[in-house]
Amino acid sequence: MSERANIRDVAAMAGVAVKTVSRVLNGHPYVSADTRARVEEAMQKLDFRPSVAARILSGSKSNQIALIYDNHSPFYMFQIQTGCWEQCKQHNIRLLAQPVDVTDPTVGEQVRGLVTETHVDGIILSSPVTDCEPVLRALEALDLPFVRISPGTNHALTSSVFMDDTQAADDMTTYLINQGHRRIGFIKGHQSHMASEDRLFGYRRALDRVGIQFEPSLVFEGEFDFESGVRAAQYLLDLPEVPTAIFASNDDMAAGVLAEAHSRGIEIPTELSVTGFDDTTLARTVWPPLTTIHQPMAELAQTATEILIAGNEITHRRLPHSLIERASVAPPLRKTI
Amino acid sequence: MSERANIRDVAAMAGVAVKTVSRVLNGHPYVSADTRARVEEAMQKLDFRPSVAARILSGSKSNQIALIYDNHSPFYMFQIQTGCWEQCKQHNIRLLAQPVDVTDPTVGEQVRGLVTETHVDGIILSSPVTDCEPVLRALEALDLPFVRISPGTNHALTSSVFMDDTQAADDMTTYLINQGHRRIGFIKGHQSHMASEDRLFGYRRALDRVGIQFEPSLVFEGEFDFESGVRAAQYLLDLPEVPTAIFASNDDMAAGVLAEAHSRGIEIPTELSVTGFDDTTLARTVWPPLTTIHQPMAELAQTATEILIAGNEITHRRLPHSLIERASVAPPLRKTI
DNA sequence: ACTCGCATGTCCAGCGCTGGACATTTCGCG
DNA sequence: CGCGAAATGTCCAGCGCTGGACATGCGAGT
Repeated sequence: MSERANIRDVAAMAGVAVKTVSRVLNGHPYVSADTRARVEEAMQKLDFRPSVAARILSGSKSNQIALIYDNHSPFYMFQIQTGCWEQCKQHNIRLLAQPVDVTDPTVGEQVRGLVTETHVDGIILSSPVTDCEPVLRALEALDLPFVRISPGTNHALTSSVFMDDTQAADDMTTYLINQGHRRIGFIKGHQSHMASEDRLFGYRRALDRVGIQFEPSLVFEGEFDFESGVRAAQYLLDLPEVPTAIFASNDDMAAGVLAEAHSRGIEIPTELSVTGFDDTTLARTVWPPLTTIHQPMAELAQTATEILIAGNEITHRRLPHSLIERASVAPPLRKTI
Repeated sequence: MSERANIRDVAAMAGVAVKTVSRVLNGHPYVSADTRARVEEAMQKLDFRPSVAARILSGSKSNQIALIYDNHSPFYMFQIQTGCWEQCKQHNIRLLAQPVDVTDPTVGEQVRGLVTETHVDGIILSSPVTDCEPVLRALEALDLPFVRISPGTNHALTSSVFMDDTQAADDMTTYLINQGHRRIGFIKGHQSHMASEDRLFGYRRALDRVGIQFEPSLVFEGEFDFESGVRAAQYLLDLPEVPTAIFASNDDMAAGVLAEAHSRGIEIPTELSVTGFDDTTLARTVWPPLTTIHQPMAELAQTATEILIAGNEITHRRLPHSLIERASVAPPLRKTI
């Protein structure tokens, strides 16, 4: 009873040829609705599961795709994985989540290995693997379709989904300015993330628009993690003329700012406004809850997966972001400048 | 040049029989060190990657294991995945991370499907799937080795790794008592997590030991998430006689307590002590950083993977926990009782 | 009645590897 | 020197499925 059902068993039960079952399995045309139903019923009854291995070996699609990532933010990865997973589930395709280390000189080899070993049909690259040259080259050499989530560089030959980081940072900066802030600290992200530059650019653009002079000393280069947020806050709050608001380019760093401010007895948001970026669950978990940019990570992942599965032409899709007002921003106490 | 190398190619280059290459691949005895070296060199040069599919199909091991999870805490899953992954990498085996929904009536089927489709050699169950009857039954029917991470129920027929939740909760409670607290609120976790009961039991045991009367009204049943922590805090802080300390049985709920306290202007830890459980990165990210129990999640996952890969006899391994003192606990202001 | 196009069946090779059965050679050691 | 174990080879079937080539039956359109 526990013997795994065969395609032959299914054929027998449905009273059709093995070939027909195969046709049903692969969504061939030229199968009548009636036959298809009978076959599907038999598959159901026998709890038949086509062996992925056999299908791969016999040269068809593997019905597997891989998600390659290297990101140490649990939140980010969780959302991305979940987004991909949901889409895969609907299409009945299997997802292999594969962590890699972009700084490892053998990444390219690793990816090639993954592909040749598992015969995945396509690949989703999440940032920052999206801009990892060795991986990109390996994938191109293998001639495998892939789509990139939030790539930094543009690449006409490959699909991608992304949000407008520059505009989002601009929005946030403008929001802060509208609240009355003129002196706004900015915590930049790590260089390996191309988005870091875009966000900085958005910040500058918003400043320029209203004629606020950009001041390099107000920018601190962080690494997207909590600790660098703390360091950034230490730096910015020790400035001779301290900013009235700090715009961290992700939530983790904003949390670091919050922590440092707390430990100095600085009250948020009355004495200092803080904003994040990403809208990870962290933004709701810290105190006060962060005003931040909602980056639609799950949707990005879902869309990427859709595009990959549809697998037709190269697609580039921009998804909308939004500014989430919570409680970490208030007008400045003392007007600076 | 980009043609995938064959086992035949390797054999040819190494000047041996295909069978010998296969022997090397499968770690057979009766292969001289010299031959093995030659074969390995050839594999290297040709960048040969044995097709997982072919190996599975030909009836050998698949060199794949699956990690099955259903846990909405990104931190937890990230750590578990990372732990498994590292171990797998060392043994050169592939990890399939598979989310499921334990409340779905078809979980059993889903798992059976996963196994028969992918031919994984073994399975790692992370909490709460560890105690999901349908999954357990399916796995037993399939006669597949599996190991459980932090199972709630005991199961002599299956391997497991775990920590002593009761002792840990006891430790934490005792610590709080030693700081002078007598009236300690406890936020219980969700029932589906068996560990919830253990932690509650540890809390009671510590209370009993020093002769503090257990008070059911000081226990709030949460759901392991931030929001339920907030609700718990609202409840506990509205009690006629408010506790001087709140022990949340995970960090997310502790963060909720922190948030609620902040919004009421209650100062932590001077006016209220708060402790968490798990030592997720969240514990370091909130303010003040949480005194919590370090649950060795990555190690648990690693150990589980090791056991599964070694795959010999049934093993049960307890890993040590530790109490991490940070800044969310202080002696109570006013002695209660 | 005669095509078509659809729906299905038959037959067979082959994906890349392993396992079993067995043969052969080499080598150390008593 | 002879024997058994170690080291390798040969040969072949088969895992479960798909794809191609081709045959056939059947109903609809002209």
